Amino acid sequence: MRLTTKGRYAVTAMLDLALHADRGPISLADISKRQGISLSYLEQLFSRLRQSGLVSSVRGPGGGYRLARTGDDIYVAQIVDAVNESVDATSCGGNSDCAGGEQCLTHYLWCDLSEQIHGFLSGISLAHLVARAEVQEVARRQDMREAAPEEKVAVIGSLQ
Amino acid sequence: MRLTTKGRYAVTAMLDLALHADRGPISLADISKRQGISLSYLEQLFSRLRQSGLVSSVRGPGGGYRLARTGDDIYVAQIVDAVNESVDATSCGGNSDCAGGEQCLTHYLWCDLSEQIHGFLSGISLAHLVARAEVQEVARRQDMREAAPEEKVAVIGSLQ
DNA sequence: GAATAACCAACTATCTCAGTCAAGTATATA
DNA sequence: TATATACTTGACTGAGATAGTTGGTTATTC
Repeated sequence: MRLTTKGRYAVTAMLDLALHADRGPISLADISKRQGISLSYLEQLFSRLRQSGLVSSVRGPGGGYRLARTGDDIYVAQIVDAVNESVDATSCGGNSDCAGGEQCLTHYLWCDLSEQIHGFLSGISLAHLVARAEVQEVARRQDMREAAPEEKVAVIGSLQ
Repeated sequence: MRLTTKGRYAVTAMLDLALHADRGPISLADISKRQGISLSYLEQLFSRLRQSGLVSSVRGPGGGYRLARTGDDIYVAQIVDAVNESVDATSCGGNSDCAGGEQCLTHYLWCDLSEQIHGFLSGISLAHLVARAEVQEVARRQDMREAAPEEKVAVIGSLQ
């Protein structure tokens, strides 16, 4: 089972897209600035997200990425699946050949857990996240900081 | 969040202990043979399991490890916690300083997920696993294979 | 005192993540 | 058409963790 910064970054970036959907295509440079994720790393992630049909791209000046579907039709599990290989908790990938061609003792336990996690993440759409008050709060703060570059410097300075 | 072979090995080994609790202390060499886990690696894992008070050890010939409590008082979550640092899915460890001193957009999502996983694994005890028909089936096969034909008589004799 | 098995501490090999760098290619606008 | 913008691709790197190895030392039993 794999659930690391990679999947977190992907979900965060997708949520950023959903929050700014009304602005037209969003460049990765914008997301990079707002969310503090390396631009080149975002490029790698979005390559996979595009291959999975979760986003579509617009090239040229003013271009960027947008969600391929509406936010209520994109689920967190799909995003994590797109950048990681899977959210499978078993070592055998469900093939039951964990221990020398046979099932290991705890095979069914990890199968159940995988189902549990996948079920949870499959029930949460981007629209759900966008609707959450805490998310809107954080997003407002980020947009604020983006709009006023001088204040951003001041904020960073005050953190040190 | 971290859930890898390390945690799987630990749970498998603990379940092996629970299954053979009636034989007295179980040596790591036995577990290594039955479950196909490196002996030296098991030593590392059991060092942590012992520090966490999940198992007790008996040194010398005929020695080994046994569960420190009964199987219905040891939960999978405790085992995973003992060998990994945590089953926390957030990057900040709940400190809300994920994105430059502030909460990242998806902070609450990962908090919820952590709670979900921990809740699931906290509800499953070793006794639950031992009771499962599939587990007993696999365990029976492993015990059969463990004893070479000549040794089977001795094993059966030692059980009486 | 020999055999057994827990305990301990380095050490290594491999893998993945996270990020960088340096090329490209496509396209809208001037 | 020229050019700036922005996406695309692939190779590369460092850090850190996993998984496993080696070589011991203690403690206990026969």
